[in-house]
Amino acid sequence: MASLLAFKRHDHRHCIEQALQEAEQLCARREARLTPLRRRVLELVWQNHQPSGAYQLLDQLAAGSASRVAPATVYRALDFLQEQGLVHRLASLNAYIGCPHAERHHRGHFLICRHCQATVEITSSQVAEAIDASARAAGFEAEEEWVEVLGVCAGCRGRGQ
Amino acid sequence: MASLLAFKRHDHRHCIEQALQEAEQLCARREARLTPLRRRVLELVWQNHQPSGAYQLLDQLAAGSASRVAPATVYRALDFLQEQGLVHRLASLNAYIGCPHAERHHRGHFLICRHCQATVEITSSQVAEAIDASARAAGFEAEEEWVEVLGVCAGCRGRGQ
DNA sequence: GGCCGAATTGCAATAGTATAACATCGCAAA
DNA sequence: TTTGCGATGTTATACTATTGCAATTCGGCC
Repeated sequence: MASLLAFKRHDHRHCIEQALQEAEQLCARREARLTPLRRRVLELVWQNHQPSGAYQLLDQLAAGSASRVAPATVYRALDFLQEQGLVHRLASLNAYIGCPHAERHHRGHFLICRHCQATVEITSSQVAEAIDASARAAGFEAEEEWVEVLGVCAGCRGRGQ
Repeated sequence: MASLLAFKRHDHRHCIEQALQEAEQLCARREARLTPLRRRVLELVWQNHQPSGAYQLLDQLAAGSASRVAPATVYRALDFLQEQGLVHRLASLNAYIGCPHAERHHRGHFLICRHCQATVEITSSQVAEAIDASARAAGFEAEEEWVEVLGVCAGCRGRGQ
């Protein structure tokens, strides 16, 4: 499972590069405008596999340039990125993380390590189907869903965490 | 499924009464103190099957008595109720809802209607198992999980929503 | 009953997260 | 050039939650 990279040592430059490249292609295809600001926010979100808070991104943006940016600016960029499926919001953490498969819109399911905060997005059809089945049984029409699992990743457990 | 009551017409007084009664028994067994304030907050949470925000509860508390209560007071009461499993927090809404089966600690999975806001807690072993299986496959040790599904309930769909 | 320690609540301040409303800028089509 | 529109700047504010310390209440114990 390539998506478990986040829990392992790896060359992260490759992750960033690939994410940005895919984002550009995807936005080009959709005629959506990946402006410098939005691109920069996406890059910051991808700086690692830990979810980033909006104000954390804000500080990092400010650190990079002379002029301070307002919260609304970052939130708007995040809104855009979420609409394009390039970023997911983790409700349990009030934080944002890059999506490794933005090309098709989908529901995000996450494993979040409470030690290293590394977060991976899982795509389990079983989870999705089990949820759909439960919803259907209740006569409920599911539209969006959040699945966030907090625990300890293999790496941290190995280190006795 | 009795738990789907929230999506149907029903005598809600019974829900409240039962929830409070169970809470008292459960706290008595555990020697946990269900103080008047905590009991009142629980009652407010159970006023309907819609999740309540902390500040909404705060206003309602204030409306009931002469003196205004501070946010921390409500949050502490909610913390206690969550520890006892009597209330769940819905991360996607920043809101709180009464738990209909507090006796055993468990992970909450929710269906939230985006029209009437009615929310039911589902207990699907399939969902839980699918999530556990995904986590195990990733070498991940799951501890807590949030599953929140936003959609339209049968009642609202029937009404053409 | 009176005292003690712990749990609970009161109270004030502040941190953290997110949005609203309106002005301005820059690009591209008419 | 003008106009329209999307993006960004700017300011203010709303909403959610926590911290720290003082005052009070509770329950157990002498």
